[in-house]
Amino acid sequence: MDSSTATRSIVDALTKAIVEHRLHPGTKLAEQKLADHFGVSRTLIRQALFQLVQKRLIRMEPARGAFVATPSSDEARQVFAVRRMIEAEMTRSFVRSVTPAQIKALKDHVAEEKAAVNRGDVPGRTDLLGDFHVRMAELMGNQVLAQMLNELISRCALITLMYQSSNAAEHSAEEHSDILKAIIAKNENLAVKLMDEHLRNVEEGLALDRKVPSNDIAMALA
Amino acid sequence: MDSSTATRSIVDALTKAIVEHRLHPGTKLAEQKLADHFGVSRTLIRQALFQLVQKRLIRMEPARGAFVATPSSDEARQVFAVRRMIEAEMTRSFVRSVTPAQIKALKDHVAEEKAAVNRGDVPGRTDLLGDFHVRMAELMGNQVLAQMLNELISRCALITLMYQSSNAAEHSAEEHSDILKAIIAKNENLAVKLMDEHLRNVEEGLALDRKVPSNDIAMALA
DNA sequence: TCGACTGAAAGTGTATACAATTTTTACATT
DNA sequence: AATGTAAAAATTGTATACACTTTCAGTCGA
Repeated sequence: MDSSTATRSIVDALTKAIVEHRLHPGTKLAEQKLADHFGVSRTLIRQALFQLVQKRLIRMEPARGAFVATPSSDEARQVFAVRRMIEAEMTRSFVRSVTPAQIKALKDHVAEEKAAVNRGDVPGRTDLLGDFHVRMAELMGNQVLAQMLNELISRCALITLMYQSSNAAEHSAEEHSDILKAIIAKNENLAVKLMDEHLRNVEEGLALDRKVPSNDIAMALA
Repeated sequence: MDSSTATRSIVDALTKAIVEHRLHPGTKLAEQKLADHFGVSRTLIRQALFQLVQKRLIRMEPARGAFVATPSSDEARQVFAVRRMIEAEMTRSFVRSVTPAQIKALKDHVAEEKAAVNRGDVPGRTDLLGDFHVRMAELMGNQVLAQMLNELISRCALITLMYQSSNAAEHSAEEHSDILKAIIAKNENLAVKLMDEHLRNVEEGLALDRKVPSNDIAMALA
């Protein structure tokens, strides 16, 4: 059977479970249990786990097993700092070469976001809010950028779960809308500024100083 | 034995071999041969290969095995576009909070680069030239950024091997020196501009339009 | 009652076995 | 000589086996 496909689908399923908060930070991922669940041998599970380590979604401790990652507040700040660097310049570049078709695609996306917000679809909303940023990268035709952003945003999903305080994400759809307006107006500096502020707002909505309320005792005491 | 350590050292060794051009794009990486070479079973080799796929340094074809990656010119352009986005803003951020100790560290690094250039140490030079960028990220204390840049620069090593035409990398040490001067002068905009131009120069030193001279026939005809 | 020890159970780390696929080799046909 | 074909060899994909480590339960002794 296909080399990547089997392992890949396990990676995808676990990634989805972690990003969608069905697996919480610190949760032990026992290999045999996963193997039983997916109906494969530990070999494939192990290959998948190693890939998730590289995506920073889990950590593996020698002879102790795999655990859903518990990003530190330092790491969280660094991830957001990188996102600001990348996305500010991405926005600038986007405005410079934006086409009507791209604008339409983003408009549609923002409309979907608002629909999800209005119907109170929290998981759908979270997913769409992250996708807005990836979509921009994809629309620029830069797969490398899109892939990289996607990875960073996956990590943000974990970070959000660990440190969310006020639900500041409520305003995100609105902020996306504002960014889009600036893009349509081809107001490069405003769009960049709004994107930067948007990411700062998301970060500030987190309680990165607070001690984490974790179900992982080892980490809580570390 | 440690979970990651065995596999990790294989990943590192293979990464080094690819980045240092001892393994050329398109080269087949037969699992048993690697296993024999490293004195381990195919299990560990396989785990390592899957990680290298994620780092985009190799590709795996179903039932056909692993090959050193042969990045397309499109991918090359995308990698450089991302590097410009990240590193421009990194430079800006760096200038804003730079300390004397950081300046000294970069000065030392540039001195090493020049020494390598003068003594005609091509592999050492290549390594140091890439490290300059990673070092900046590390000096900022942002491990996430450093890790990401390191990955991008590894990919650039492959790209360089495939598409190098004029050896424009000759000027890189000089350009690093100029960037550093702007940083020391706390001339934020100049430093950012020089970094952007530096990356454009490196990219323009490549023949991204030229057909690739590959030993991988399948790819040459694709 | 508490803590330290001990052995069993569970879990990880690596190697090996085996089925399935691809590649190579040898040979027949034109 | 070139092309097509079939058997053999090599290689990949997955499962299983087994050694070693950690975890946990129960027991003993203070």
